[in-house]
Parts: sequence; C-alpha cells; structure tokens
Amino acid sequence: MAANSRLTIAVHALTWIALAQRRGQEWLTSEQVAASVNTNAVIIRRSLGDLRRAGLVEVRHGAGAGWSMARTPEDITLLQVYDAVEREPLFAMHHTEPNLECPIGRGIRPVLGVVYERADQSLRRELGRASIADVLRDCL
Amino acid sequence: MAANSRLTIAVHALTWIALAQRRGQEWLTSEQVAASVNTNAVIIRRSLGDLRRAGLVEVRHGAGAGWSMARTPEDITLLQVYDAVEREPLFAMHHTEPNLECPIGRGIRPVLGVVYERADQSLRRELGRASIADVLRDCL
DNA sequence: TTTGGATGTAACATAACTTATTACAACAAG
DNA sequence: CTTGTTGTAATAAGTTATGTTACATCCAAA
Repeated sequence: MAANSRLTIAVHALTWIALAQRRGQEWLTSEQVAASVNTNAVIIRRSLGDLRRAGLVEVRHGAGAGWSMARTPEDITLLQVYDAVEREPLFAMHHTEPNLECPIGRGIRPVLGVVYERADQSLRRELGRASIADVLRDCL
Repeated sequence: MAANSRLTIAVHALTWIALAQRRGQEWLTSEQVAASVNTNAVIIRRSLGDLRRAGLVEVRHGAGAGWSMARTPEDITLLQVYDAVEREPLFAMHHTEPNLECPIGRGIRPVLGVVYERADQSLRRELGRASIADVLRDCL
C-alpha cells in the first residue's frame, strides 16, 4: 500500500465532475464518480466530503442528489486539493524524544524543522501552479 | 505512527558521527549512535546500512568495529540521505486501474505523473541545498 | 404527504508499513 | 582463540490506507 493515493483520487474526481459539467450534467452522484475512478462509492464520498469541507465542491441531498463544483476549474489548484485531503507532514520527527544530553539530540529538531519547512514550501509552490482546468485540458 | 522518520533518524546519526569525529573519535558503534537518537541499535544499523550502500558511510567489523563517514560532512547533502533511505514516491497513483472508457480515466495518470514529477524535483532541489555540515553547525 | 434515491458515517476486514525488540551467525582486531 | 560488533531474520504491536456492508438521515419531486 505504502504512499497514499488521496490526492490522485480527489483530483480525478474533481476533473471528472468538471468535464461532466462542461457537457451539461450539473450534478454527479458518488456512484458515477466511482465508476470513472474505479473504486468504491464510499471512498469517493469520503474524498468529496473533504473537498466540501474545504469549500471546493457542493453537495445536494434528497432525490436528484449529487456533487457539483463550488468554483470554476480554473480557480482550484492542486495545492488546495492537497490541503483538503492530506493530513500528515512530509517528514516525521523522532518517535521518541532524542537524548537531550547530546548536542545533536538537543539541537536537531528545530534545525530539521526549518529544512523540512522549506522543502514543504517548495512542494506546495509547485502544486499551486497546476489547476483542475490544466489537468482537464491535458487529459483530453 | 503515520509519516516515517527515516530521513530524521539518518540525518541525526550522520550529524552525530560527524561531531564525534571532529572531537577525535573515529569509529562509533551503533549502540553509541542509538544512545543519542534514543532508539534501538538495530534501527540505527539498518539506517546506517542504507547509508553505507549509498557510499555515505563506512563500516568496520570485528573487535573495535563501528561506523565512520565516507566523505566530509560538507560533501553529503540531505538529498543524498533522502535517496539512500526513502523508497516510496511522494504521491501514489490509483491502486486499481481507472476506467479507461472515461476520458479522465484514460488521461489522468500521465498528466498527474508530470505534476508529481515537478513537485518531486522541487522538493529534491531544496533538500540538495542543505549539507550535514550545515545541520551540524546549526545544532551547536 | 409520501416516496425513493442519495448522502454521511459507523463498523469491520484486510493488507502493508513503521518502529521496536530478541536472537544469533558471521566477522575480524588484538 | 577471545571478545565485541555487525548484519539480518523473526516476531510483535501500533497505525494507516483502502475496501465493503449497513443503515439512519435528508430532501426534491411526485
């Protein structure tokens, strides 16, 4: 299993909804999205639920229910999707506190924190450059 | 448990070995490194084993055995450490092949592959800017 | 007002990964 | 030889990712 595919699933779902809307279908059910992603509808509902909490999609209940974009594909970057679905930091610190009597044990965590923060920023900058509209265009 | 701490452990181990050598101790045992990182010596042996396979440290067997740097701290970047200990890509594709009858299912993987590649490159560029010597200096 | 189809979420199952720990064969310096 | 350390296997416990079933809740439309 290893690295998770949450960003992949969420971007796929959003891009497919964007294409369906361009074709005139305003609301898509989780079953319809799941058919394109080829996974269980509950996985899609959980992913789209994250995106809804981040304000990227809207949901409608009752008969004729489904999911719809809350913004245009041009206004949703992969960084926003990443922030919506990803919880863990890129790199973890020690599980147990290092030995504070050692100069390295004392100093390493803030030092690595700065390095990891810079790496995270550059990753996010790159993800911020691509939008759902870009992904949709390149898929076709 | 969540995100792994392999990069953290390996950088800590290397930095501590670098400091010990500067203080005149040429060879460190996995027990001595483990005492600073505050973990089991086997964890350290596995991490240093990865670094040895990448040519970053040397090992000596028999009585008086231990670990030593194979290069100067200035010549080891966190990117080299990252490559030595990290196997998984940053983002995974779908677990199951998406629906190839859908235009998005057909096109999404190469498109995301390009985006993920760019994100990975920028992360690596940032990790390549910091050396073990930098980490050691900032720890003191 | 009823109904039917979809969401939201809990519960559970499975597989993989991470860290920790014990045990021990292989190894080499003295 | 002796002794201390490495390299690695085996095992365990905790966590996460994904998939699946089940069902209460919701609401547009009939």
